[in-house]
Formats: sequence, C-alpha cells, structure tokens
Amino acid sequence: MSEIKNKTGVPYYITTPIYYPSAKLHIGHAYCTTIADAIARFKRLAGYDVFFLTGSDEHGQKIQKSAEAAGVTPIEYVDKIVAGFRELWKLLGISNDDFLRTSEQRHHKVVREIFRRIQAKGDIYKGEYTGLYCTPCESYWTELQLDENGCCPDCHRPVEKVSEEAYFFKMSKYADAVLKYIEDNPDFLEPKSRRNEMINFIKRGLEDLCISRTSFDWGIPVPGDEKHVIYVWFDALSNYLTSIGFLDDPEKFKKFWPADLHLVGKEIVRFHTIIWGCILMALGIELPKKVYGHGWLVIEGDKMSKSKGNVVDPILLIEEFGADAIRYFLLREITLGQDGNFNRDALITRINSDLANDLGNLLHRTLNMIDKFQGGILLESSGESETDSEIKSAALKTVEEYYNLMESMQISDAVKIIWTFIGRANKYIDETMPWKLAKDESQKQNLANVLYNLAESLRIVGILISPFMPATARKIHEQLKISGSFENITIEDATDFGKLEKNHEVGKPEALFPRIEVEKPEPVQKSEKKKSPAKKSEEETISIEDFSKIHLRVVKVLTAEKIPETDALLKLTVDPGDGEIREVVSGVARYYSPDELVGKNVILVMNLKPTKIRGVVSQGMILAAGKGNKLEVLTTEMPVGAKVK
RNA sequence: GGCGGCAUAGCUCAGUUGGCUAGAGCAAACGGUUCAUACCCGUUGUGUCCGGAGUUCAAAUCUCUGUGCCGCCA
Repeated sequence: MSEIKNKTGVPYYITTPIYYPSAKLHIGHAYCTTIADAIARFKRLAGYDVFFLTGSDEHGQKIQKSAEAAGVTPIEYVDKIVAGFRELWKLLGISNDDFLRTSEQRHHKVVREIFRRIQAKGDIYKGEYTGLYCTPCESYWTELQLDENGCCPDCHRPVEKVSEEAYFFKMSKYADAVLKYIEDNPDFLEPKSRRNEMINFIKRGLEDLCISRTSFDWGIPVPGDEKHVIYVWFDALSNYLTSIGFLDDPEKFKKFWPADLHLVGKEIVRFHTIIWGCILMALGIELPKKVYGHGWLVIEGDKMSKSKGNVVDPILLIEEFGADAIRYFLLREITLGQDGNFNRDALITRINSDLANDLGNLLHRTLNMIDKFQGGILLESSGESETDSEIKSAALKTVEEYYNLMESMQISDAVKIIWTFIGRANKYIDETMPWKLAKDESQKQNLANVLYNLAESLRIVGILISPFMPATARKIHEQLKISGSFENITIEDATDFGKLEKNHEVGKPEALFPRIEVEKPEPVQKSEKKKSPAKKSEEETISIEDFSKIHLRVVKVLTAEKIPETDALLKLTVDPGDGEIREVVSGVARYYSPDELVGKNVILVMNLKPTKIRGVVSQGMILAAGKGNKLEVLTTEMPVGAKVK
C-alpha cells in the first residue's frame, strides 16, 4: 500500500477532449469533464502542481455550414456556442486552468509550425484522396459503413466515388513504432479492452492519413498552399501542446509535457493513441503518459442521440438538483471505463439516500447535538472508549484507501469508501447514544468525546469529498467553522484525527441537500376518478421528450380474472411479445367481464413503476377511454409488441 | 464476415491467481431508536451465478458448445 506522500510541486497535466461547438453540450460531455475535474482537484489536494485543460474544436465544414445557415460568420457562430460551454463549466464547478479554442492565433501558430516541421522531415506529401462521398451529408464513407443497399448510412441516398487533391501524413511509417510503444507501455492506454482493439487495429496495417481538405475554408490554411485547409487531426489534437506553451513558453512546456492523462471518450481513443502517437513521433516529442477511454452514458438503456430525442441537458439538471448532486451521481454511479446508466430515478435515489439521508443528515444531527447539548461549543475530547478508537481508525483507514484508489483512478470506488465511513459514523451515534449521555452529568466528558469525534469525522469527510463535491465540502467547512481557509486544505489535513480546534463554536445546522419528494405511483387505475389535479393541468403542456418517456406497446390479454372482494379490479396476464408475461391490475371490472378481454390486443404502459394492488404486483397499466359512466378499453389490430407513439 | 468482450438477488452492480454457508447499495418486510432533513441503526434473500457438456477433491471463476447482448474493424 502506497503511503500518502507529499507531492508538492510535482507537475500533473490533465486534459479533456476539446468539444465541437455545433450543438449544445449534453450530459455525456459533462460526465467526461467532471471526471477530469475530480482528478485535477484530487491531485491539487495531494499537492501536485496541476494544469487542467479543456476547450473547443471550432473548425470544419459542419460549423461553416451551420454558420451560413444562421447567416453569421463562423467565428460569430462559435463564439456564441462556446460561451455556452464556458457557462456550463462554471455552473458545474469545473476548475480548468485554461480553455483553449482552436480558432485562437496561439493555436494557429502551433498547427502551422507542426505541419511545417513534419513536412520538412518528408513525412507529408501531396496526393489524391478518393472516397465514397454523400453530397447531401457532406461525408465520406467506407465500403463497410454503407447500408445494405450500398447507400449512405445516414440518409440512405446513393454515394459517389469522389477524388480531391489532399495532403497526406505518412502514418504507415510509424505503425511499427506505435505498436511497439503500446505493447511496451501497458499503462499508456486504458482500459485494457480498448488497448487490445488498438493493437489489433494497427496489426492490420496503417494507411497514410489525409490531413487536408479543399471543400471548405473555415480552418487553418496549409502553409504555402492556402487553398488547402488543415483537417481535424493536426488541428485538434495539437491543442494539447499549444496550451502549455509549445512554441512560446519552453519552460512551461518542459514542465508539463508529456501530459499525464488525456481523458477521452471511448469513440476517440484511436485518434488519441494511434494518430496522435504517430504525429508526436514524427515531431520527435514524447507521447502522453496515459490515454484513458471512458464509457458512455446511456439513457434508460438507450444510446443518447438527437434522433431519439433523449439527449439530457446538463444545465437543466444542475438547475434542478445542483451541481454537486450531479457530480456525485456521475462519479459514484458510473464505473470509469464502462458505459453507465443515467436516469432520473436513480439520480433522485442517490440524492435522497446518500446525500440527504446519510451525509446531510449526519452533519445536521451532529451540529444539532453540539448546539443542544453543549451550547454549540465543541469541547475538548479526553480519553477514549473502544468505540471511539474504532471510529478513529476507521477514518484513517478510509483516508488511506481513498488515496490509493484515487491514485489508481478507481474513482467510484473511492467515492463508495467514503460513504462506507459515513455509514460507520451514523452507526457510531447509535452505539454511543449521545442523547442519553447528555442526561447524565457524569457522562459529560464522554459526550464531549463523542461529539468531537463526529465533528472530526465530518471534517475529514469534507476533505475527501472536496474533489467530487467542492461546494458541499466548503459548506461543511463553514458549518463546522473550521479555522483556516478552505482553499489551503491538503490531503495531509485528513491524515490526522484530532486537528479540529477545541472549545470553539460551531455553526448552526443547515441542510446540505434537501430531500426530493417523489410522487408515489397512483395505486388505482385511471378509471377510478382522481381527485387531485385541478384545472391547472389542462393548461400544462409537455414536450415531445416528456411524452417519449412513456413506453406504450401493444400486448395481448392472455387471461383475466376478477380480484375477489373488489368491484372494479381485474387481474390480467398479458404478453408484450418480449417473452416476459406480465401481470397487470386494471380497474375495468365494472365495464368488462373477464372473458370479454381475453384474446384482445390492448395498449400497455410498459414502464409504469410496478405497484402492489390487493397483493398483486401490477406491472403496467392498460389504456382506456372513459366519459361519464362509459368506459372502453382501447383495442387494436396491430400485432403484439408494436410500439405506440 | 474477422477479432474481442459481457450474461450473478426485483433494480444497479462487486466478486482478485478456481477453495469456507455467493456479496454491496437501492427497493420490500419486520424490529430498535428519537439527536436529526419521517432520519438513523439492526434483522430478513427457495439467486438453476444464461442453457448444456467437460476438467478437478473443489468451478460464478478454467475448457468446449448453444443462446442472447455489446464493442472494434480509418
């Protein structure tokens, strides 16, 4: 087990990808940047001299077209969107040291210089790019990517073979070297699964890379041949060099390069290892120490995409739940390197149980007891019971394990271990029962010890969560009224139990996270008139996204029977066509006899939260139209399994 | 089509090199407690560890095979 060492002054350079400003950022971008931020903040806490870079990749045909369509210049177009990026990072509490835009002059200089150097070395040549081009989509496709009819996989229109003059980078020359590098440096590319993919990819041989275009001009011109624009690879990847002074600040560059970590999405691992690796080799510059390909967020089991309308806007989430809650969810719930589920229910569950109940309430009850039993004064502790020493050693062990997990990028495990300790602290209260101690004058010192240990535990928890939830960590610091500035805290402050000032007044408890009240599922079916929503609901509109949350499907009623001792309820079994026969309770018994429904194809709300009615778990709800004293179940001739939308 | 991965409790997932009655969180049920944001603490799982075959004293873990899902193949 590695010790917690002082890393003062050790440089640490971490980057996110630079995002493309053709649309607003979604929760997936926020996920990546949050991880990077958590790592950057942890490294600072551990004493490293951190440089954390993010930015925007602004050139290209797509932007140029969008700008034209909007009737503005490309730079005007991206200025606006990039302002939105910065706003999001500010709201999320991202602590980047620089924000690099590829449209900046400092970057143009670097890209052109890189091009010149590699060209001078003879690794760039002019040739002809030939590909299968879809004119409406303005995209090249490979044979393999085409649809079953040999057409564009996006718009399914025919593609044509097109050639244009272009510059090429002799990537093939570096294939062996890059392969050897990846094989010799197991830490360079993680997770392992991606590493294997890349090794396989290279083994099949690398083609030279087309690095210029003539079909648009929003980009960096090729030096000496201005009708060509440098294409994305040289333009975007080199941002990692620009920001740390590749050309204009050699000292800074020497300090921070090679980068310690390029954190990227799994879809761009190839560019960041193979292409970027070859470019750097051609330049004679060291490769980054690590490229980590994180997984994607899937929404209710579905990939996020515009066409599915399930894109999650992080700004709305932050406004609703707060940045720290979102950060916590992303870091805790999703294992780095794997795809993770993002859904509202899980988010709310996490907020309520982990943040409000476990952590928030622990701070609240602790401060409340200090206030109630000791007039808000944190008295000095003296002597210790077995339970006391247990919680102390638990705290110190947690710090050590946390440190090791963070250093090995096991972020969600690091978060979990903090919560194990929070659970221990809550249990400690039950074991020691301070409210009983408070009634017994002779237990005064023991009470003081317990409350001190709790406050101290919370101080340490505050330090450990600061990379994940900086605003919350600060609140804890403030509510405990810890002396000294929050900014100057280091991990070493967490390695001593007993640093909290004695005999000082703590603050009044204020809830860190309000509980989010969730509506209980309606126990009875639609037909059983609801009393609640008044006229207001008729005026409310919902978006198509809201509607798409409801999964409706055609199902066949297999059996139906009356539920004893009820007038309205039938128990149905239905077949949704996915092999999972479901039981559903429906309040239609006044209008239908069981036999009338059997064999009918009806419409079921598939993703209604299951609820127990009269001892039967109802997994969904069938749709019916009702007015006055009439009611009709909606039936259809469509086959079982058909989606209703 | 080629290569690779995954399939564990109602849900989301842990399970190191095969080895003690297969775990955690959430949900559910019951009990305790009252300092607290109706919170916290404790107890409770008849889980074909995807199906089948095999290796072994022993397999969720290794081999083969079937099924389903996923990733990479510019």
